[in-house]
Amino acid sequence: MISIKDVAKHAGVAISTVSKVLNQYPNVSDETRKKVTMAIEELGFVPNSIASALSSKQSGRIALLMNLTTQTQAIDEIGMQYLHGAIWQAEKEKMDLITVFFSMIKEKSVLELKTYFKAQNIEGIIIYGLSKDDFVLHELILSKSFKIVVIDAPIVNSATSSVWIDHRKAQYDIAKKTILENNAKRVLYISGKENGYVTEQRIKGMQELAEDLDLTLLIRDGKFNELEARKLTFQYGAHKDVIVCASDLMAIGAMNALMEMDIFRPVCGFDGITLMGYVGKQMNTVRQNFFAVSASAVEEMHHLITGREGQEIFLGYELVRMQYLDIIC
Amino acid sequence: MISIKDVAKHAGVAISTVSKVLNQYPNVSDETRKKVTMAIEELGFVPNSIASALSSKQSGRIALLMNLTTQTQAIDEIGMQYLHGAIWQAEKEKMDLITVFFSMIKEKSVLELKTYFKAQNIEGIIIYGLSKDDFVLHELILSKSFKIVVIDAPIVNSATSSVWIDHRKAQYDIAKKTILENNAKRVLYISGKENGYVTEQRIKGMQELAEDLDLTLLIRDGKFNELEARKLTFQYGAHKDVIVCASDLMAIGAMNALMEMDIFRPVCGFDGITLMGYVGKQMNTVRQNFFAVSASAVEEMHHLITGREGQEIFLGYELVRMQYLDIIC
DNA sequence: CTGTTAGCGCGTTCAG
DNA sequence: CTGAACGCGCTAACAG
Repeated sequence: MISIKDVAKHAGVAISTVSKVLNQYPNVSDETRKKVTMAIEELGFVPNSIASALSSKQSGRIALLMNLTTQTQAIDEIGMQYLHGAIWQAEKEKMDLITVFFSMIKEKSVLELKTYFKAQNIEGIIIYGLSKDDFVLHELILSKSFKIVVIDAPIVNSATSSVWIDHRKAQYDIAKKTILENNAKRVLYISGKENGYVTEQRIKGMQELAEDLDLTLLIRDGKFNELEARKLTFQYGAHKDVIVCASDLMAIGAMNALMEMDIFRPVCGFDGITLMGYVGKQMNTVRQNFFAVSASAVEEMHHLITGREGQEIFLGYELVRMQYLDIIC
Repeated sequence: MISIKDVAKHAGVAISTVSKVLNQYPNVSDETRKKVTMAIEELGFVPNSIASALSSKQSGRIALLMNLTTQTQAIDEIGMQYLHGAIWQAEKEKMDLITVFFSMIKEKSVLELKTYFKAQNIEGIIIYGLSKDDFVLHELILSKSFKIVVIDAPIVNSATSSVWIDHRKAQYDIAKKTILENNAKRVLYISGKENGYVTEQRIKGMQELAEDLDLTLLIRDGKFNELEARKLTFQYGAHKDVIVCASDLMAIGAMNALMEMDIFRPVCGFDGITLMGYVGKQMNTVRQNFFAVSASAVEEMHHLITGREGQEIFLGYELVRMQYLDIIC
């Protein structure tokens, strides 16, 4: 292996000088800089990130902590989108990203968790899929032992930022669109899990809308579960004009129930997963840009690590209508 | 930060002794081992993996290189399954796993690739989704600069292992099952991309079957593309008794085409993705255990790194019939 | 069985 | 602007 020492020798300068051009220090003459750059080229030198990390005490390593057990888990593209966006941005920021699943840390105490991350020299953690009853994680966040960016949860402190879309408004918008298109009055809202942060925001959006449009609103907990939504639809669907669901997967469950009941009711979802296009003839939904969300999270993490205070960040979304042929073509 | 030195002092032994108990060396007395363990507990010492890596020259870092642009890409759970299995096994083997997408290295030359991985102290690479025309990657494999495990491609050398299921036999089995169930004779086989390693294996399986059962076999390249399969079905479907597809997604494309043509033909797929259950009433397919495949790949990587020669590993599969309610319940 | 010592490759003072 | 020297936390011979 060829090291910084070899480069120094080859260029006829000191080791520290090479280190300086490597780390873009200002006080190096153009001439020496050029010499060093040449030597690096010629020798095909690649800086050893491990040595660098040890010496500088900065690993540049962050973890993407994903909860895929709840919600739609593995049958949609959401997780991959998050992952892709995070990796992409991490490479841009020259950070190292490792992926961790909730299932791997489920049984751990706060102390064990800290040890787990410390042992891996993790500086920051991005959390996706946090729910209110993940007590250990909440403790971890409050301890400020790591820089943390939470996706879809409103937690902010000096070491913690939050990244999400405005779920209240998004739910309001997509429901309003669907309701107005169908001239509906009696609404069944199948909500997400009650311990989820997004759930309460979305419910607020629905309540606001009900007031604004003078609707009859029935709210039932679908637990982000397709089967549950199916059952609720069998139970209440016939006496409602429209069914608004807090996730695409629940919308699919509702729609299949309606088909089996052989009645038509407009349904709308939330997320914009591809699966939606396969089962519905047409369905309104909110398309979130998951890639962009996690990319923003990584970017924010970078700021956190380099000293900025935590903050809340809102991103945009789109209202779309999904259908089969649009997807595969 | 508390280091090995502090532990040594606290336990009243030398630094190297601590290192020895940390790394499970045999020649340490039970008594000193106990003392050291106690000190570690009391101080809450966590070994610094970076320093360890620097000193031992073993990073224990491997990369999972995923190609999701071809095939079903982001709309199924395959990628997540692979990832999950790999992470799970990597943790077990105490290795560090980072995820890399093809899109991030697409434009790179072999030299740049080596630099890219070297700079990250990667010791081994697991490649998923390799096709025959990824020349740069093939060169990388042949160079033996890294330990490599290839999933679904038959490449083996002293630094390279291969992990896959027997695609020839699997294709044979699932097609045979479907054909016998429906008493079919004229078969349309919609194959995968011609430059894919699995494609030729599966085609072999079909040809063998055609001979064994005395079938009329028409093979057309569906490129693992849903739309393409749809087109081919419109073109040939009416004059065939059964349509065998090299992927679930193509099977879905075929099935939707049949529905639009308003004719019925049995269709079978390959992969066992959940989506399959949403669109078909019932469909035969081969369910691979992607989690197990990538876990095996990581395990094999561990062997490779610790000195074993490359080898070929075959895993099992299942023939299943998928349908909607089975999935959501 | 235990302790001493010399690096691993790099970042960072601090003289010059 | 440059270079010598020290240290990051740990591993691995080598003595004792």
